[in-house]
Amino acid sequence: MISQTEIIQGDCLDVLKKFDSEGIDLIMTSPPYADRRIKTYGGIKPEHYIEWFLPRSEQFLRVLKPTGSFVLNIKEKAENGERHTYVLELILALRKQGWLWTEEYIWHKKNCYPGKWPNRFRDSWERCLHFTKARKFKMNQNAVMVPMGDWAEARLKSLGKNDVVRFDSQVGSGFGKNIANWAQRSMAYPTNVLHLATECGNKNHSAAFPRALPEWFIKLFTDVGDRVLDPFSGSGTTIEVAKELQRNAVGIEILSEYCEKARELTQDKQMLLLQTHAKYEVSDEG
Amino acid sequence: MISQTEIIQGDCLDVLKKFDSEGIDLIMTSPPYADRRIKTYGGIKPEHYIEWFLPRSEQFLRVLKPTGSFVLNIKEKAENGERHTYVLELILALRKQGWLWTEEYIWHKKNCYPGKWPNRFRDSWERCLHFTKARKFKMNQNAVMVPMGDWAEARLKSLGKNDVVRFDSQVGSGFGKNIANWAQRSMAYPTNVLHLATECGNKNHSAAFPRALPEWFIKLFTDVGDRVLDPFSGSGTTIEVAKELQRNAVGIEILSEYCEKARELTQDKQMLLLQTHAKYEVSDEG
DNA sequence: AGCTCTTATGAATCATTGA
DNA sequence: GTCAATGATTCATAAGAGC
Repeated sequence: MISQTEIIQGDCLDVLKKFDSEGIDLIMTSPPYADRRIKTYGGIKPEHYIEWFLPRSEQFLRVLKPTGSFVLNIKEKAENGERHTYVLELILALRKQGWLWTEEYIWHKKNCYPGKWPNRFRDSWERCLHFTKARKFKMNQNAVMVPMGDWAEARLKSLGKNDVVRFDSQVGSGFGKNIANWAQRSMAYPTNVLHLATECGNKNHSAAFPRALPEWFIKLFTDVGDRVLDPFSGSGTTIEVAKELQRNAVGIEILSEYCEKARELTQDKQMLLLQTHAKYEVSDEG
Repeated sequence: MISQTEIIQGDCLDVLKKFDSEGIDLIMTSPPYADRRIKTYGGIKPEHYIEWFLPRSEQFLRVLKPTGSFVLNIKEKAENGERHTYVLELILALRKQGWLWTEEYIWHKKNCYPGKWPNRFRDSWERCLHFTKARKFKMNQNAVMVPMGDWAEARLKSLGKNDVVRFDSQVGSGFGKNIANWAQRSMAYPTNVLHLATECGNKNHSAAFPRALPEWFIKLFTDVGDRVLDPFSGSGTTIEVAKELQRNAVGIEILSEYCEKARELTQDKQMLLLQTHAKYEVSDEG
């Protein structure tokens, strides 16, 4: 099966109006933060953030399946010695709009931005807010199980590199046959805190978040063949990852140069998938 | 110097009214409800939480020094598949009351409560909300520095040209650095995420939070001899730690049996302090 | 291939200066 | 006064070069 990938240029507010209702399984996005990325996105003022966001989230609500999830990666900035409250207010506003605020995951950025100030330390976490339409929704907890304890890590070392690669950076929906036996038993469910480093060494396309972040939520909240939407797709990390995981994916991005980048990325991915298809077929995928 | 410790039985709303204004350097507390101590205050319903809290925080605001800090350890419960919003609303209400919401620290509980649910993973983090009265306040950042990562050792042996000065021409961000400043430094400032395990092996009294949590904030926001208040002191962990750190401490607790426990704890600590007094005098306290 | 060492850089924040 | 631009400060990570 080959999944479909599409990058659409435009404001998601307009683009989504043409979408059918209830066709998306997961909306995973990192919207422009207030007053951040001013050069590229013009910088939405904190005091106007909610009124800017709500019409868009109204469309999200419409296009999402009843069993779907909406994951919002966001963090309020500090200014003049205080944290802004617009993210808190956004959560309250989204609930009024009809969303359920199901959970707040924490992304702990292991390599956070440096700096020193008299009144605060470096900010090393961001919110991943989980909203749903219903109390029952799709959640594949087994897909994101993690190895327990250090001994699992030690065991991995003694195995061949190919096994480790297929182990898929500790979050496997399919691991190599020979390690599957012990791995199953030594896996535990994760918590609501994710420890990931940002990818900063990538010259071609620096993503706002590491690939592991969308990967985790895509595996958790969708199946192969499901439909993923990123309404602020930027350089297309989420879409790229979704494609790799054989989900159908739609990215919407207002800036045409980002659209181009994203299209290149997912194009490469398509070819890569075709090339490695044989490998996927023989391996023992769950 | 011997620090003063006091445990007062009563509702902090009443007790604090007899306190002088602006005499406290740090209010550090984990209030009921966050703590599952619902019954102690007659079971505060989420929808009444803020109206219950605000008169008390009004007293906190009054008794706190202008340079002081108020650290609130709290986490909203999940109920009926959703996270409650009363903590978010409390933050907004406290700002209206005159507090500055300076920062939100995350306490990552390394060994969190076990369990499995269909719609969420184990909750392994709590908020430590930092409020102040003014933009400038007391913060002893050096008191909580942590060892640097391994990379530092190798790095500092030989400073590359680009380590000494990073020119603006290389990056558009206007972000320069001077690693030469770090020479002979092995410690780094922490971030706003605290990794602490809960203490579970305590037979006498199970503490709501690990001693390391109040310890960190007490060191960070007070000096030796300063005055610490815990208006919901429970079994007295914060007060006990404050005493060990030679801060003056006042705990207020509504339940007399908890008061007894707390008094025993701090009594022990007092005797221990007297015994080790000689040691403290010669040691080099910052 | 497997080390060590080098280097770039990231959704940052506050103080200061200039308009 | 208020607001915008500039300067100063900081550390963990991964890619790449060298051995």
